[in-house]
Amino acid sequence: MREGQTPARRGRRPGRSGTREAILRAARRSFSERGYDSASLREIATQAEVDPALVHHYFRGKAALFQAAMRMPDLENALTQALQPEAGGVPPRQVGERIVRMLATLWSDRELPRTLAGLMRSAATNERAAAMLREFLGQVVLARLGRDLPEPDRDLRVALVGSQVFGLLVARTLIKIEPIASMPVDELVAAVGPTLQRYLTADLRGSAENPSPGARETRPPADSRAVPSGNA
Amino acid sequence: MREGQTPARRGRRPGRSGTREAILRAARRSFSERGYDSASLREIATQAEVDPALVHHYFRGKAALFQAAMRMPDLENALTQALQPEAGGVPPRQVGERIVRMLATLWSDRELPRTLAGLMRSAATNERAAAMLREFLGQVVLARLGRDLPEPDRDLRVALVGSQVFGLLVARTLIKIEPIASMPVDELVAAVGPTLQRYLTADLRGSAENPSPGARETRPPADSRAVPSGNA
DNA sequence: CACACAATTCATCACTCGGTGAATTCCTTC
DNA sequence: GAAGGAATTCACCGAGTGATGAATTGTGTG
Repeated sequence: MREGQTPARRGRRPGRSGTREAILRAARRSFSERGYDSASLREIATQAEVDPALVHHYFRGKAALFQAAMRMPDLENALTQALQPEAGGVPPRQVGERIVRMLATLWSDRELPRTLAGLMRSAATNERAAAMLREFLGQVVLARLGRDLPEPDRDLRVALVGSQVFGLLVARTLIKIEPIASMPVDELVAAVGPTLQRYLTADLRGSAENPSPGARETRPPADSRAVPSGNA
Repeated sequence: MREGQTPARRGRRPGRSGTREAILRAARRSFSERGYDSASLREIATQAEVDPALVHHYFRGKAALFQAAMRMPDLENALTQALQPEAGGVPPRQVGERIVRMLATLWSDRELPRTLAGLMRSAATNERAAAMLREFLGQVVLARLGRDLPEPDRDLRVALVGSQVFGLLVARTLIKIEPIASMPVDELVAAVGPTLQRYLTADLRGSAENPSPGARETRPPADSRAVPSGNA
């Protein structure tokens, strides 16, 4: 708290100051709360108790700071470890449950959800952030999750898992929709695990709720009247 | 195209000009592409081929313009109609499929997805927009969808459906994750419909992938080692 | 025709933003 | 202990933001 009384003498201050890390922390927080475009370097500098010009001194600008703040080797490592298939190598039966449990536990951590939320909030507005998020999902998740999946629909399976996980994350940590937000992990696992399991291993082209194969070529005929199919 | 040659004489121009509607259209587009905070009144005015001050003349300011542009009685009506249960009143067997199909068809419309995308993009950054989205989801969707559901876990069911639908919408229209983004509606329905169906009607507390009841109290024992359960 | 009012444009205001360059102070190394 | 470089602060710049108020020109009503 250098504000107020002492008028902040210029020049280097004695001792190690950890300014760079302070900036990174403040940046992660600000980006995660406001998204890339709305976060401001000045406010980040203020929260880090640092002069705004220092942000430009340590990082080259806003874009570089964002990239530096949103690198998440920890999350990658955790994901890698948790998504590692059992020693056998064949996709086990409880992948779905394991994913939900792992994620729910992971994002009760301190820093990881921030970086993830920063990516997500920023991706809503900023195209480069969206590209970063896409790449993260593709490279890290798809690569590690999808390699043992059956070839047809492999990308689709991973994308579906991604969509459900994304929605869950938003509901639980960003928007805080209430039954989901404060729900014990075990119940979440029981509720959502089977969904992911089905996305990963079941037949995704079969008819909807008859798990029995055979009645598959039959299109549901007259139900399309609930859907306005014409438009302007 | 009033820019360029004629230096845009001041004062009222003859005839009906439809300025208000032009501003609304431009606003919807801008908000849906950039989100509330990043959209600028000046750019909206430019796209509407109109003086920036006119935006303040017709609407009182940015917030009011946003609200005016994001009101979507059409979407509400479509949702209401499509979520209306069959004449009987009992939850039908194919609600899940119907929801996905309706949404996929709805957002191939022209204006509705814009307003919805505008709400979502803005909700990522702006708290008031988030409140609007929450309220819309709660009032319109939850109220109409949840009233025939079994009482225990009713909110949970609706919230789960919301999370999956939200993730799907983001993946398909905002972030454009690829297998999902350009997928025919029928395949989407087949892939995601059963998920929603299960969220709405199945037993959400049962064990994961054994749909057979009975082996439910059995905790999967040694699998929790894949999950770091302790944290700081 | 005259008058109130709506529609439009212009010239600003007060702010905030990201970014730059020089000046000052301290640490490190010779 | 002098020199070089790293860390910090200050004073700016140009651009863009939402917003305001006055001036100008048309429409509609009596």
